[in-house]
Amino acid sequence: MPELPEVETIRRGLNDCIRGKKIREVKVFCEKSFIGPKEVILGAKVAELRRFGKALVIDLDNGVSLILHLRMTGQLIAWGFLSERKPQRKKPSKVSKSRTCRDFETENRPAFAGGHPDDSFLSKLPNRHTRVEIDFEDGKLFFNDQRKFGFVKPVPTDEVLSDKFIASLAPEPWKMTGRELWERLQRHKGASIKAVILDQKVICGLGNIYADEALYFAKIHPARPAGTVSLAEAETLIRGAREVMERSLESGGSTMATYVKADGTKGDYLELFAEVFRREGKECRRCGAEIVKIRVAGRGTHICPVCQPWDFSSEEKSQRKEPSKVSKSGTCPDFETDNGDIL
DNA sequence: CTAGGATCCTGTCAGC
DNA sequence: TGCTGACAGGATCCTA
Repeated sequence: MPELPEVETIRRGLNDCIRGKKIREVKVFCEKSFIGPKEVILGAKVAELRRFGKALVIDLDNGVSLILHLRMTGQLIAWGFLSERKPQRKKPSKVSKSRTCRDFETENRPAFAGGHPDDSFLSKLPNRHTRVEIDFEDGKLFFNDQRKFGFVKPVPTDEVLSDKFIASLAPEPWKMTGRELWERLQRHKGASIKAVILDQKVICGLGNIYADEALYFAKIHPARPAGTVSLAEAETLIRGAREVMERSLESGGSTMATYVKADGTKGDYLELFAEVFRREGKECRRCGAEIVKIRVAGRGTHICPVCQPWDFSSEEKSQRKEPSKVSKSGTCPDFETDNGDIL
């Protein structure tokens, strides 16, 4: 779930908590989740936080970096950090020994939770999904991951760019023109457009949510062979990808702030921007037709069947079978990502 | 080379 | 209530 906007939100949020902080202890609860020796990060301070697509990189001041990937169910929760900027208003409550992210927030100590939204944002930690805990001088960082697909991996900082995954990433939508995307699509003419834009080596940053949203924006049926997408459609698709991700970024992606509403009730960050994702059975906000869920590229896929007709102009069409139903901006924010992409 | 499916792992939910 | 199978927002590996 954590896609590019979520990881970028996490990068910014963690920056306020752990930058400049010294690592005291590392607890690995699941061997699979921490790839490499944990000793190499002990005593080091956090120098910089970078993001490459959906991967987060924490650079330390001892020549080591942590490459982090949240995959499907990863989350990062930081709390307990003392801030130089904002002095504490209240004294920490000493009643409960293990406190939650919210407790720290109300004490005005920087706390941050982002990634797969679930009740870990509100619960005591470590919990049964905590895979790695990094203790700093004055706070803790928890890496939670229900399905254990994500990982934390220490590597020499000068080898980050040559890491197999990071080196293979295509440019992000802000760095790619519609024509460039269209040219890349030609190398995967036969595959469904959705499968192709999910491929991080073709375009970087889109996951299942934003792929559906961007295709809806561009009014392209996700199962259409990539080779049938016109240059004009590819240009709209790129614009759509930028817009849906920027909109999510503005709302903070899947963070505690979007999961927990002001009144303390739980929310769903998708409702802040999703037009089709998990809206099956509901009305299309453009035309009023019913959003349906289908299966494309082995993934649950949401479309408006009227806005995104299967009917497209191509001779290849006849060779393809329409997939069956499963069930019923452009303006650039003023910041730069670490690989030089202007968002 | 491409395209599609299985796979890693755990939890939840629908259906019986 | 308990069981079973399908599915979940990612990416890689294997096969044809």
